[in-house]
Amino acid sequence: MNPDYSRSIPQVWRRMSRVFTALGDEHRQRILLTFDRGERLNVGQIVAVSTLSRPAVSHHLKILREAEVLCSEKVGKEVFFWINKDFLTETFDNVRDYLDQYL
Amino acid sequence: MNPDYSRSIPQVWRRMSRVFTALGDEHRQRILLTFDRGERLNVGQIVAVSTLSRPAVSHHLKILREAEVLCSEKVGKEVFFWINKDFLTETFDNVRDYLDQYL
DNA sequence: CGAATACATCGAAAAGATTAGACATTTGGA
DNA sequence: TCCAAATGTCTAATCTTTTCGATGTATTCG
Repeated sequence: MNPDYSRSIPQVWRRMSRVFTALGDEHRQRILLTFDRGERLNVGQIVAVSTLSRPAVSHHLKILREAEVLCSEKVGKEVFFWINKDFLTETFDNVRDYLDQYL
Repeated sequence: MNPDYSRSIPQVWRRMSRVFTALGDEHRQRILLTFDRGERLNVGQIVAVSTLSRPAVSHHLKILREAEVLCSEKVGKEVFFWINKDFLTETFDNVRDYLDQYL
C-alpha cells in the first residue's frame, strides 16, 4: 500500500493525471476521434461536425491543449489543432510500464 | 476526418471511453495509486488513507468497478477491491495500437 | 481605414458531479 | 436472538463543469 499517494498526486504523475482528466469527457473523446492520421483541423471544421456551440468547443480544445493532448498553431486568421502523438505515445507507454512493473 | 465520431462514441470505444471517464478524476487516480502489486484492499483500508468520507469513497469505488478498472469480491463482512490489471493492460495496448495505426 | 472572417473570452445560467450525514443491509459472533 | 462491524444507499446541499449569447481581439482584404 502507498498511503502517500492517497492524499496528493505525486509529481511524476501530474502531467499524466492532466491527460486522463482531459480524456475523461465524452465530448473531448469525440473531438479526438475525428482526427485522421497526421491531420490538422481548424476550429471551424471541428465546430462544424460537433453538436456543441463554438464557445463550448473552444473550451474543450483549450483543456486538451493545456493537457498537451493537442497542439495548436495560428495560421493567419485560423487556429489549427493536431494530435500530440509523441506525447500521447510516451504517456501510454509510461502507464503500460507502470502496469508491468508495479501492478 | 471522421465526422461520424464527432456525434457519438463508436461501439468499439465505449468500454475504453468508460475507463477514461473513470480515470479522469483525481480522487480516483489517487485511490488507484495506493494499490501495491497484486494487492487487495478493503473499503475500510481505502477510506483510512483517503481524505474523503466513506460514502464518497464508496461512490468512487463504484465508478471504478463499473468501468472495470477495479474488481471486487465480498469476503465475510468486508469487500475487497483490486486492480483489473489484465483489462487495463488490454485497454492501454489498444490505445497504443490506435495511436500507431491511425494517428 | 472599414468590413468581414476566424477565433477566444467573458459572464451568467444550467447541468452535472461530488460530498457527507442519516439510514439500511449483510454478516459473524456472543 | 441480539449486537457490533463493514459496507452500501438515499438525499439534499454544495461545488464544479459546461454551455452559449454577447462581446473582444487579431487578421486579411478591398
